[in-house]
Amino acid sequence: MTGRPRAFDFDEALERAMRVFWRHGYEGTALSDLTAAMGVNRPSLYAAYGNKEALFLRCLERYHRGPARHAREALAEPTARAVAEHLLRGTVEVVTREEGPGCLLVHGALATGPGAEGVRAESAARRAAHREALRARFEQAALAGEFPPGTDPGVLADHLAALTYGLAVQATEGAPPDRLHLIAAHALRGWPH
Amino acid sequence: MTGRPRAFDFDEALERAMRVFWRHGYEGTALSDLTAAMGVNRPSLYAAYGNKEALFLRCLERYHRGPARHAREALAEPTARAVAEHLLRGTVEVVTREEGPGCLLVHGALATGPGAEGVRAESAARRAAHREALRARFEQAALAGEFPPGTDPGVLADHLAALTYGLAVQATEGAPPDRLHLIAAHALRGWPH
DNA sequence: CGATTTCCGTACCGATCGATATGGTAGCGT
DNA sequence: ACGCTACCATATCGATCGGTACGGAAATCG
Repeated sequence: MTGRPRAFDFDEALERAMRVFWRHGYEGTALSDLTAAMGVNRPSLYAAYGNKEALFLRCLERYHRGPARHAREALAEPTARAVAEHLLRGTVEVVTREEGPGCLLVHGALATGPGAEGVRAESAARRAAHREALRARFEQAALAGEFPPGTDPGVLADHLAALTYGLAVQATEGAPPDRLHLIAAHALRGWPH
Repeated sequence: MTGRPRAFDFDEALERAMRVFWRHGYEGTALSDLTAAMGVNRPSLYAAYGNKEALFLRCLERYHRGPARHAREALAEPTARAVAEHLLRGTVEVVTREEGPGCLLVHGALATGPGAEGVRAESAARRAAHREALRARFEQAALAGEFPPGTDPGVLADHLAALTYGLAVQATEGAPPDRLHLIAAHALRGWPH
């Protein structure tokens, strides 16, 4: 029943796997890269996490609750403008980390071959889910009268999300945080009021 | 000296290769996918284009002069505002094509494994070069007094570029053109004046 | 027509891909 | 101390990766 316990830390190994995917994307990461970074042998990896795809999906979930936490927390800000500020500022912080520039949700599996349709679709679905949450939050703000008449909360959410994706793309090229912060600040200057 | 001529059209085969890369990215595309789509045998492909990496770089060049032509042409517009309009409108058109949603320059090689560093770097360099051209154009517009004082043309260019990248990302998820056009229109509403 | 040059098609190369079979053993419960 | 269980390590699986060697055929030249 209760045999030998595993010799590695499940969560810590998952964290390391996430960083490898974060750097090189799903298809750019080989299993040997993962085992080397995680300090886990191949059969142990399969026993603990399933397979490469399942491991990536677990990493997405971990990313969601870890580095991308700001995206959820931003929704709790009192005003739509504060939501946008929080989201943009947090995004810049995350995508310019030295360990892995960019956003796992954006470039982890943006365009893939036929063998990675699943992870691509799941990544896209998570991005869409966040945009939807953002839209709902702005819908609420619209009811509270925070926007001038004629403002579409859905468009606002899509626009803001597009901006965060663009920040992530530029971060992968090594754009420094202050430059991305300037973009974010400039975008906020055009916020509806 | 002059032997048997090749049995396929060089440019047309290149066009087809570009579309495959466009859909699946560099690492998501196998050589067998390319030969199948191009109607060219493997040795002929190597004889004509070099190798996979060289073929991709040729596709980038073709993309630059074909589908992404609007990005250059936009710079010729008389005002900065018209440049932005042209660029955004053209971007939406290109990234929502049915044959291959998204932008080859963005998701062709955004995050890669160690075997694709070259194509990743070249893609990033091309994006950066376009941003630089955009910055220079806005610099010129600033001298012409098109912006209110305190406006940084470089930030403006980065902001606009980030938006186009974000449009490309959302397009890969199947966002319809009209939705992206709404984002673009909304962004233009915040243009400095 | 013959000679030469280049291309096409098959078949194959070593390397690496993701995923496993197998045996030895460390650890827990009794 | 013993037996059972589950983990670790090596070695390997078939498939596919990008890239080529080689022989036969097609087209242009003299």
